[in-house]
Amino acid sequence: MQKHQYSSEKPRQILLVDDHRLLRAGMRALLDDMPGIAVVGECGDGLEALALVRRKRPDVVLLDVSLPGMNGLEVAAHLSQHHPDVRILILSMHSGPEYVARALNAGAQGYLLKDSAFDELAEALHALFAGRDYLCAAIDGEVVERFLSAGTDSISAAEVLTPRQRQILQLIAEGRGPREIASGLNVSVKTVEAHRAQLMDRLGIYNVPGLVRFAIRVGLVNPET
Amino acid sequence: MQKHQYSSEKPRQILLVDDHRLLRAGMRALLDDMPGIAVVGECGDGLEALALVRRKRPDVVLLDVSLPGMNGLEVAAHLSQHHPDVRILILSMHSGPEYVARALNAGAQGYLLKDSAFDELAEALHALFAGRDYLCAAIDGEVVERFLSAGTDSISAAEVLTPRQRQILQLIAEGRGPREIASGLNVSVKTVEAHRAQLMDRLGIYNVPGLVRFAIRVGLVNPET
DNA sequence: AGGGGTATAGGGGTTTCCCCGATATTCAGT
DNA sequence: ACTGAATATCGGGGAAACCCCTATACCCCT
Repeated sequence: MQKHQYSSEKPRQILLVDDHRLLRAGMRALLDDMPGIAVVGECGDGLEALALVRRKRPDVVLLDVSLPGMNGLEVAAHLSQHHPDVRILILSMHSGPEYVARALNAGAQGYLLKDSAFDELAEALHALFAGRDYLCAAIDGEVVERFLSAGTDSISAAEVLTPRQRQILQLIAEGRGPREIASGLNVSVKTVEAHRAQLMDRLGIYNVPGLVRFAIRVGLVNPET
Repeated sequence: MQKHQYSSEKPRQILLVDDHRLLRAGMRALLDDMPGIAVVGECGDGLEALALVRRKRPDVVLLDVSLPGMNGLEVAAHLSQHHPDVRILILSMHSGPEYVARALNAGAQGYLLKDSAFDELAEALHALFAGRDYLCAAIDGEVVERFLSAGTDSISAAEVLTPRQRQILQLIAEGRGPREIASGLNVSVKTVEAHRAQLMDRLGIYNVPGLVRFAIRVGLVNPET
């Protein structure tokens, strides 16, 4: 079944992170057909992604941007800080330079559009394996450079919140209850409540529906889900 | 390479429509591994999809909702009018009943979430081949029914709710607590809670943040307030 | 060394959530 | 006119969430 003609090197390990199972299945099918590559895990949310990276130590994480719980950019930031050896290939629908700049700023080494051709996926992966960076061909690197040098990473209005607070806010707005959030983050319910209270103070919003509306305004969550 | 053990019947023809090349490539890889199925074409926009249907006469069109130019629902409506023999399987990220109802109303025979398991894809396709309809398991058919039987073509759904329920929903989404709502309407807190529970059943949404997101989707409240 | 910001957590009282059942009204169908 | 479904109104009760307080540990910064 497997081609794998020149099997001397051990396969590169890939972790697949995307919140759509069917898309993961599709990507997995594609990657399984590429020699020298092994998908060592997959998951659909950011927290699990971090746990899987710790366990599996993949060479490359193929990371979607929009994820429940903890978005892809936050995952990237965390990984690039705590697992600098793991290389990150962002998979996104957005070609806007501000998105790309934010991803690179968060520590990604590659940026690929979901509308990319299949060959670009292979190209991107091999670039990352070889230690090079990769930008999707459809993206203008110079424009991105300007965004990066302009220190434009602060696009979101939710910058007033700490990463933890933003994460809690996102989970609340997604409809997760304190119990679920606490167990997902391995902290006590009380801690979750404390974070909620603190971010409420930050925002001056003192009810849950208001938090949800705010999260939608700043793009932390998407009402269409 | 191909399995295709019992090759008596000619393979079912599938047309793939999605605006993301990589996703198409992935789906193609998945479908190519299923016996008795042949992908006879793919494209990334609605107009080309119509042209391809005319040329290839597929059995089933696997149709993403968000497409450039002409969205998936418009494509579905056109196909079901001009090519009623071609069956339509919608592939969507949205699980909200109002989305499902709109898709079915546009003439789709199947509705699948991008977060569905791989097995559901096979199940859905075979259902359509056999002339049956298919709804993703994660979707509550009864709730969708209510949306369908209500004046469905009116985009601003929420018509499924009684005026009272709509009023309560709006107040909740504005951040008013049950007590405030009750006193404002001169009813007991228990009544307000009952209304909330009833409208939750209607919508198939069982948490407050989800209600808020729904209210925003249908324009009942405005996130910018 | 101290101070501010952050993340963690418990105590305890209030409120909401969400299950159960109950009653009255209205409106449609036979 | 009667039946039945849908709607609107309430209550009990327990689990959960909310929201006030305090408290620790850590890190960064001056």
